[in-house]
This record gives sequence, C-alpha cells and structure tokens, in this order.
Amino acid sequence: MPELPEVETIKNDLLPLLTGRHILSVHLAPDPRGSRVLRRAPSPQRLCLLLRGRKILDITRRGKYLLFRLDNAGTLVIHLGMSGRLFPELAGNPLPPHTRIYFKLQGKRRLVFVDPRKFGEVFFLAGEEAEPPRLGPEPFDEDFTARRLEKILQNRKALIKAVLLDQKAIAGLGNIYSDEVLFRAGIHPLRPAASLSRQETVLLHRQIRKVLKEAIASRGTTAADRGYVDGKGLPGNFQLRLKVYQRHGRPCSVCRASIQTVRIAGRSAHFCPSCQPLPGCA
DNA sequence: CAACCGACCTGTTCGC
DNA sequence: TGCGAACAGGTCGGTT
Repeated sequence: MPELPEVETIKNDLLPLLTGRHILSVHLAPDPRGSRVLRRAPSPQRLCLLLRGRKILDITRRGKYLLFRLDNAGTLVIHLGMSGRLFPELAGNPLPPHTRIYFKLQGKRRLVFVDPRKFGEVFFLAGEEAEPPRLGPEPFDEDFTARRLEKILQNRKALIKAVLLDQKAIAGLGNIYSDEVLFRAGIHPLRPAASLSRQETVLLHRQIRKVLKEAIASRGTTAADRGYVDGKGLPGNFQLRLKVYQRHGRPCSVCRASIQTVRIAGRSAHFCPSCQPLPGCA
C-alpha cells in the first residue's frame, strides 16, 4: 500500500542515517514456504555475496520502489508491497514479528524489513543507474508534461481509474492517490481514459503533481486499516485530508453528496457523484 | 500488445 | 458471542 508519497517519505528518513554506511551482513528470516521476499532475487547466497561489505552511496526512489545505490555499481531494490515497513533500529533489540530480512549495518544499527502480508520484495540489479523495468514516467520529472499524459491516455481503451493504477502508464499512484487525484480533477473514475478533453487532461496532470506533493508534505497516508509508518516508525498525516478514499456513504466535503464506491480493475474506486459527473448519466 | 482476472498473503471486518 | 466468509490491494503471470 505504500504509494509514491509514503516511499518518498521513507527514503528521505533513511537517507541521512544510511548514506555512507556499509552493509556488514544480510539475514533472512526462516520461512517454511521458502523466502517469498527474495522471489526475484538472484539467490540468498548470491545476494549475500553481492551486498556484504558494500557501501550505500545514495538512496533514491522510482515509482514505489526504493533504490539503494551501492559501491559495486549495483542497486539493492526494495518494494514494500501492501504491508511492508522498513526502518533502522538498534541491534540487540528482539526482531519484530513478520521480519522477512534484515541488514546489519556499520555502527550499531540494522535495517529491518517487516512485511506481514508478504507482498513486498527485495532484489538486486546490476548497474549504477539500474531501475525496475516497465515503469512509466515519474510524475515529478520534467518530461512528464500534460502533453505526455494526453498521449498516454489517448492510446488506451481502459477506464481512467485503471490507467492511473497502471505503473506502466504512470509510476507511483496506487488506490488512495488515484481516487484523490480524480476527485480533485472532477473526473469520474468510470470515464474511458481516451474520452478526457484537453482541458481535463491538463487539470488531471496538475492535480497528480499537487496531490502527491501535498501528501509528501504530510508524510504520507496512514489509513484506518493500514499500518503504514515512515522511516522513523511514525504514522503519516494525509489521511486527515482525504476527500473520497474510504469515505463511502459520508458527505462530500464540497457538496455534501454521499460518497460512492464502484469496483474498477479489481479495486474499489471512491468518488463523489456530484463533483465527478459521468457524461450521459443524469 | 492491451486488457482482464486469478493468485499471492494475512490482519481486520462483516454477517449469520 | 463466536466463527467462518469476505475484504483489503501491488504486482505477476496466464489467458483472451
């Protein structure tokens, strides 16, 4: 569930604590069904070999992925999945429940990856600027223009909500922020992506950046049923600013209409039927 | 290839 | 009150 703002917050928290430090060793928690956390990694032994003794030069983010740049021209990649938490803590403390992997670091800390639902993943990519494949443009990159978004939407047959969730189209949006962005742009989630006007596309582009920026400033969203915490173990604040997500049946903060839910692309989409009208429907 | 759907996973919520 | 069913969702892989 951590989406772009949550991953960005964690990255910013970890950056001053971890850059310049060495990874002393890698430890995999025993798992009776095999280690799902390394399902895409080379192999536990090979990963250990690649990481042991490496210095963390920098930490960056691409979409929802955290990228640890290492001094062997390689990149340790971590995706938090639905329930993943990543935080440094003092060695010697008991490992938290659902710890999948941890890294002993230079100094008295270790970096712990906790993930109850096992959707998260750790792997290694060769290359100084390697990044996970098949990701669309980064919302804050210069080349993500309204024009580029227009091209992305025009070529799609899917609904706008489904396209916003597709990481190959745009990287970083998940269910929370796609709902919130559509609300602020006044666009119904069931609209076909290709049906948006130029004006609507420009508005959507603006709101993607605006909502993500606000959410980063609020240190992410810790929703009712979600255990997101930042790199310091603290919850975010953006849940206080949500307009539609998980507000089914409650009054819209703008027009007081009842927030509704519809199923799209296997996800629940929340929207205001009055602020986000569907053309052709009364 | 784009679109769609089931599988993965477990803590929480819902319904009888 | 209790217990099982349903739900939550990011990504992958298989199918159409």
